[in-house]
Amino acid sequence: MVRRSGRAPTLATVAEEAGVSRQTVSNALNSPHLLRADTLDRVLRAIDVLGYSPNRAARSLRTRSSHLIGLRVEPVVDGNANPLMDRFLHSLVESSNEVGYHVLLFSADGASDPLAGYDDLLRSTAVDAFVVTDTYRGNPQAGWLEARGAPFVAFGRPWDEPGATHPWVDVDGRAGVRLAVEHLLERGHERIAWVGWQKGSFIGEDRRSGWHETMRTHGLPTTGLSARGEDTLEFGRRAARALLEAERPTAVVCASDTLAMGALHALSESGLRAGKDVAVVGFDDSVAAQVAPPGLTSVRQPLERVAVEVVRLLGKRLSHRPIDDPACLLAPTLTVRASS
Amino acid sequence: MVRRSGRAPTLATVAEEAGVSRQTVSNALNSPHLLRADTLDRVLRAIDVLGYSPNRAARSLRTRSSHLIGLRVEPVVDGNANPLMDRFLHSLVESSNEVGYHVLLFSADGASDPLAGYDDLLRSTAVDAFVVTDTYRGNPQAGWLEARGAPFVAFGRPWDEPGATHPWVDVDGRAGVRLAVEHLLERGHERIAWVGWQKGSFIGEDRRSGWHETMRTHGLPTTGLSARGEDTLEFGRRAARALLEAERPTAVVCASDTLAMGALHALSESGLRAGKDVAVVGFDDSVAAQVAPPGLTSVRQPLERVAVEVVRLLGKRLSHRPIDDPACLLAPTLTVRASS
DNA sequence: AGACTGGCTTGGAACGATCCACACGCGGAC
DNA sequence: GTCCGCGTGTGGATCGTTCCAAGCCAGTCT
Repeated sequence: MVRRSGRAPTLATVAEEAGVSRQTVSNALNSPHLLRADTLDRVLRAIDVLGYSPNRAARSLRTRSSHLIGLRVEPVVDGNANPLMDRFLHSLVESSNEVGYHVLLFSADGASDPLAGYDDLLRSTAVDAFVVTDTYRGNPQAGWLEARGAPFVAFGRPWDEPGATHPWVDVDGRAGVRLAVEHLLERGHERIAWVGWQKGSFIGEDRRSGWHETMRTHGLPTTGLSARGEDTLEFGRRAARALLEAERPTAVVCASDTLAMGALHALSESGLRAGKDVAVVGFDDSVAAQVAPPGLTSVRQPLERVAVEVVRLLGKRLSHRPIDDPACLLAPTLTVRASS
Repeated sequence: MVRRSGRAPTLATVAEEAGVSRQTVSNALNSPHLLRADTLDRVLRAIDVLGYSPNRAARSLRTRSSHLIGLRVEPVVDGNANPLMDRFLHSLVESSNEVGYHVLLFSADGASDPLAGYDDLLRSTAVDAFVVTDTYRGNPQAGWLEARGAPFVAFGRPWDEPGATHPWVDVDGRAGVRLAVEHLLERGHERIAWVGWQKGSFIGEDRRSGWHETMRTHGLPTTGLSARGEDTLEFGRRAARALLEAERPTAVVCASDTLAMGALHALSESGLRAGKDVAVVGFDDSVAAQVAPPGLTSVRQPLERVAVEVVRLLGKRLSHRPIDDPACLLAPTLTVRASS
């Protein structure tokens, strides 16, 4: 691989080097089966000698496709990273690279407008498709993109729009909590409490239903054993303490690791040992769950698989292949640690 | 803003709508000062009416610049996210969007080759510049890119190549630890131990020197008070326990939050209360530091500012403006919590 | 032998923007 | 009245790729 002149080699350079026409070189790259073996070989060698790579802008311009997938990163909330999104993003980048796509990140610069960025990238044909990640808070992205005919796949169910027909991938939170509750049942727990989020959060209600249903299926009580509030350490602590004093549960299942960490605080304040006196299970398998003493059992979302499925659906959508089942619900797993 | 036909409007469409030539429209966008006020106004109105955005591929092709910044995401280690990188990435996306750039992510698909991806994106003129984030492990990216004349800015010092002249931004780990130690000194601690990484890690030695220097400056002992090992919870726990038994330090400063969490484990196993009996300080201000009981004091890297500086340097580099000082070392802050 | 087929290759046009050189109109100076 | 200069606006060429229609050649069938 050697560079000749100051300027990067083009199709024409390669064609000259190989003694063929430009189109032949193009075919060697895009439809190699059209070439005779020896010609193909000669062209590939020339490509290698010159160190040629097709110019993406030119290709984009002609084919009207950038091989770029747009993903909007949401504003950081109070200085904290979103480790979930990070795991997802990594896997998304890898999966899409494998099929020849790259991920383009953009931000909601304009602040107020929830469509900020999408429109511009779409009109300037900068990306071929989007991955939409925040479908739950009543965001109009999905509907807007769909109306506009823009290809996209959502990570997250269209909770408030049951009529939506776009492809999506999501994690079955209910199944995850069921897993957690069944794990506790196996360990002999019967008084299992729930600490979750306020009503109105679709995801929160979904997770809670996993607890509620499983308890009822096993004929166990739920009344008085449920607390709801905001997703903070402090609420988790207060809720867990109140539950412990009033209802004496032997286990607490939480809608998030944050709440679960709060519950751990509450336990240690009451002189109770997590995992020995009272079991605690969280949700998301965050780093905190791994390193906080004594180690928090937690529901782990299969974000790597989510990304793979997202890319699979995107591929189908972009190649206009039929999408057999646009909905894909993945089951989480349970990572058991000392807290249960 | 209305769309007319099935196809997206082009410069020519806008020109026709406004009754001017294509170049005039182009000037309206790129050099508005060349137009008479009324003409400019007419063109802008036509742009708005048609909902026109310049085609990025065409612009890219002509100007030989994509307005894209490449960033390679490193493989995920044992299923964990890298929250630091996530914070940095968010801020990088925002900062670069503000100056009209987008971030393109790619992965090291080929695995072994440390230059995988860089070369391809560069040759295909897919990105204008790179942000390199892993300069410490003796990675050849920086040198290779520099030799190749490719614009890039590094997040991280060229530790092992003092002769490097490329622009970089980094966080002053030593100053961060100094901050931590001085904070402990103020609280009256004198026997302050260090739990860090093995020799050979530049970053590790840098952070450690912050402890060592500050202790010596204040005439305090360091012998026997330093432990080194791998960056795991378990090592942190073992090291802290050994130190506590042998040397009775009243405070422990750690090279990472992971180690610090291990130290917290060790304390609770020995029946000691973090922050009351023994103070613990971590590094990185991870989510774990915030939520783990009782709350871990930690050194916080100013990743948001790092990103801003990276973009600033990139901007200079790409506009061929002189870079007055290619090196930028930022000071961390200390987030104080109950563990100290 | 001539027509026809199929595999491979060819030059020209197109994608949509920017760069370049020139044309135009207008006012002021000689 | 002519010429120049300045501020604006114009058509044509260009970036590097892919699409298109047609060309070429060898081999086969009639």
